[in-house]
Parts: sequence; C-alpha cells; structure tokens
Amino acid sequence: MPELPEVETVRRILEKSVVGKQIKEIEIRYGKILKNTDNIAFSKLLENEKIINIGRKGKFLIFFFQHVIMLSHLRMEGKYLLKYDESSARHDHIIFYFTDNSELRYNDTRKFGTMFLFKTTQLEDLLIIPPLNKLGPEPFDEGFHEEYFEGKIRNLNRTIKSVLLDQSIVSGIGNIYADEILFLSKIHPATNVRYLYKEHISRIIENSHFVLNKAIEYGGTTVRSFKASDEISGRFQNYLLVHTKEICPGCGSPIKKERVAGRGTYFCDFCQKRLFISDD
DNA sequence: CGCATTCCCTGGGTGC
DNA sequence: TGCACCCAGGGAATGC
Repeated sequence: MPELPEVETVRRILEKSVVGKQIKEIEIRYGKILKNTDNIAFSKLLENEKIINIGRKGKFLIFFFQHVIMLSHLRMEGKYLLKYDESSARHDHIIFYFTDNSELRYNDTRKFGTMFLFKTTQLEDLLIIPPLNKLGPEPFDEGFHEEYFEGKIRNLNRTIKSVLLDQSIVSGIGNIYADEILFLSKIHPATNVRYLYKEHISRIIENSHFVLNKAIEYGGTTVRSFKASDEISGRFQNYLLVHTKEICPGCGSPIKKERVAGRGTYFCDFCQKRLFISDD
C-alpha cells in the first residue's frame, strides 16, 4: 500500500528510466482508472508527448509532459512495470508504448488507482483545483510545524490516527507509517486529539520526519503485492516496529490489533498509553 | 457541519 | 480439490 516513501521510491525509479522518452501509442484496457477524462481524449492528448520530468505531491505521482500534466495515484496496489511480465499482465490496465520500443505498464490488481490529465504544464495551476487542492503540507514541508498542527486539530473531536490519515491535514502518511509514528511517539492511536499537548505534537512531527526519511532511505515497505517496480523491492518492512508485529520491541508484551479510524491498527497497550482518562 | 458507513475491486485465507 | 464466504484498505460519496 504505497504511502509517501513508496511513491517517492517509484518516482526516483521512473525519473531514471522514462524521463526523455516519447509516447508512440497508448493502450487503455481498463478506462475507469481515468478520472477527469475519457479514453479517447487521454490517448489523443498524450500521443507524441515527451516525458519531461517526474514529480510527486503527497501520494500522487506527477508526470510532466511537453504540453500536459498527468497525475497518478497508486492507491492500494498500483505499480509501474518497465517490461511485460506474463504472471501479472492480466492486471496491466494502461500501457504506454514509447518511440524507442520500450514500454511502461500501469499494473493494478484491485483497480483502485486513479489517473488525471490536465492541459497545462504549470503545477501551480493544479494546486488550486482537485485533486491536489485538498492536500495539506507533507511532513517535510516548512508549513508542517507545531503551530500549524495545533491550529488544525484545535476544534477537532477525532482520534489522532484518523488525523494522521487525513490528507487535507498532512499528506503522504498512510496506515503503516501512522502506526509507526504513533508507536515512536508513545501515543495510543485512539487518543482524542483534544487531549494532546504541545510536547505530543512535537513528538509526532519529529517522528514523522524520522520514520518517513528512514523508509525512503530503505526504498519503502514491501507488503503483500506492492513492489516499487518489477525489479526493486523496498526493505523497510524489516525495520517496522509495530505494524504487523506480534511482540512489542519496547517492553515485550503482545502487540494489539484493533480497528481505529476504520483501519487495522497495531499498537502496544503499555508503551502507548491512551492519554488523559477517557473519551466519554 | 462532522463523523461514520458504504463503495469501489481482487486475491488470499478460512471453513466445510 | 472445490466452493462459498470474508477481509484488506485510500479516498470519494453517501448517510445520520
């Protein structure tokens, strides 16, 4: 399940492998991936276009072409394959054929991924319209500081886990890294944000930097079917402390798994105290 | 308005 | 071995 570190890993791979290539033809096998355009317009606008650069905002990949910008969200299992692979080819939904006879295949088992196409070359134009206008700062952005976070949660009556997953408050964090960040911050995921003090906010911000940086360094987390590409797998799963774990690395007690904010959530009941009495 | 639930999908796991 | 069933989840849409 690609979160910011996995998407950044994919971005770096694509930057090295497809920038400069020119599209000869596009094959669309499953058009529901395309969200603000139809098959015909998508193909027509992208044919003959050259890839200028690959960017990223939150969990979105940004493909800069000569005359258009394409956004791609991998959701749960989207991936970009650089070559045909018989074992997974039935999940190749959009195929970009390049003039040098190489290809880029968008593969997505569960078909949750989305793509958008815009007739502009300026990212600023996109930042003010959906879907990018809803994104809050990334954990690394200057704007993501204590005062910002405090202001955002001031009047909220929600769990901290749901807030970390809310892309309009902070973008790029998903289920795995939210659990890791809260474990390192020693905060129970079901804690209501109205009980958080400044020191907790600081810890969350610091640990979001630490966890995401380390995950990017190790090429992201490979879980179930997600791989960065057909050749590279992330290694961060070897460094997870709480997510999918059974024993707490801090105190040795069993890790609990419960549903918080609608997501399977892993935490240690002893190391992550639910702060300040109860929510009731 | 805000939070909770439903929906989109398929493969993997479970139980019989 | 086969088959019915349930679960995973990011984010949009819908419901209360």
